[in-house]
Amino acid sequence: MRLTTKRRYALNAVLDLALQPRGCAVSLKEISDRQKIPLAYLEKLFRKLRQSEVVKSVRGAAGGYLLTKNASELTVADVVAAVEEHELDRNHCSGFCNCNEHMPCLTANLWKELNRTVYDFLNGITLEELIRKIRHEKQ
Amino acid sequence: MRLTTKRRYALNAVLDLALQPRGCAVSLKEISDRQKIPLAYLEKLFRKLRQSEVVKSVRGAAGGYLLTKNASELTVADVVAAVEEHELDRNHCSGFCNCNEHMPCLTANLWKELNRTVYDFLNGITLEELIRKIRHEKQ
DNA sequence: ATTATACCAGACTAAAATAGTCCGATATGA
DNA sequence: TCATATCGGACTATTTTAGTCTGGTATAAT
Ligand code: SF4
Ligand code: SF4
Repeated sequence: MRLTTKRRYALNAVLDLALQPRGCAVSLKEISDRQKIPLAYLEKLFRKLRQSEVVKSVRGAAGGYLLTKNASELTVADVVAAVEEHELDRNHCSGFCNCNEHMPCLTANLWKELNRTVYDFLNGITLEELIRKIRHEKQ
Repeated sequence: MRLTTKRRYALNAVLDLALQPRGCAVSLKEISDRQKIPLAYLEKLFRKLRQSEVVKSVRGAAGGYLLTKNASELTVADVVAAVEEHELDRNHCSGFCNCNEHMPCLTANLWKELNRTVYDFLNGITLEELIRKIRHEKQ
């Protein structure tokens, strides 16, 4: 799980959304401006975020996006997994890869554990916690 | 830090080397056969491993590679970092990237912490520990 | 109604990273 | 002197990432 701009964009954008007052939809144009993310790319990312039910949309003029759940019920892992093209753990041992003669390689368990470690980290942080930290830093 | 075949090859190869009886050099041909890794690619990887002083070489016929240190003094992070083209953490917040107006992005600290988590994991496991686990599994 | 705004969908392209190959050297034990 | 092995680097191919482009649809405001 390396930090790609896609993942950073996704989390920064959703966090920007979560930081706005609830109730009114936030347009991608706003987020694009504040977070310096190309609008067209943001649209592509939010399509996936909506499909994964991280956000919901309001169409038409004055439209935009809203979080589907409370910030305390969404984790970093939810957001990152949503924009993923394949599954988040597809690089990790699943019994295939270059396994010869159906035998796992020497380090199979290590990669499984690393995968679990990263997932636990990302899943252990809610958007609410991130917001709290960000607000705290600004003072 | 995603699991690439380069990293997996590197660790499997070094582990294969560490599993052989100490004292005599192990040729890449052997490792290539046992671990099903293309020989030419293995040569490229071991060049880096040598430069990083993870292994040392014996040239000529009956030559090969040896670990520079005891397996208890080498960690997974040492091996993975050795084959890296750039630094291991170059994807993580270093104050640049798409930082606008010299301000870190909203999630800078999160990525720093993730980076630290992964590094601690990789650095906390020695080759000796891996070998012990592998031997244990086989029974 | 018309228009401006914004979401929606997917095909397309460009750039970067990854995964290798190829060629020709050099060292050394048999 | 020959077979085996490390060395060095340039080269290519493939895959992934990072975006763009085009055209459509929904809806609030004028
Ligand atoms: S056993 Fe090794 S080679 Fe096979 S999927 Fe797991 S990590 Fe990859
Ligand atoms: S502050 Fe954000 S954008 Fe800048 S280097 Fe760190 S993670 Fe990347």
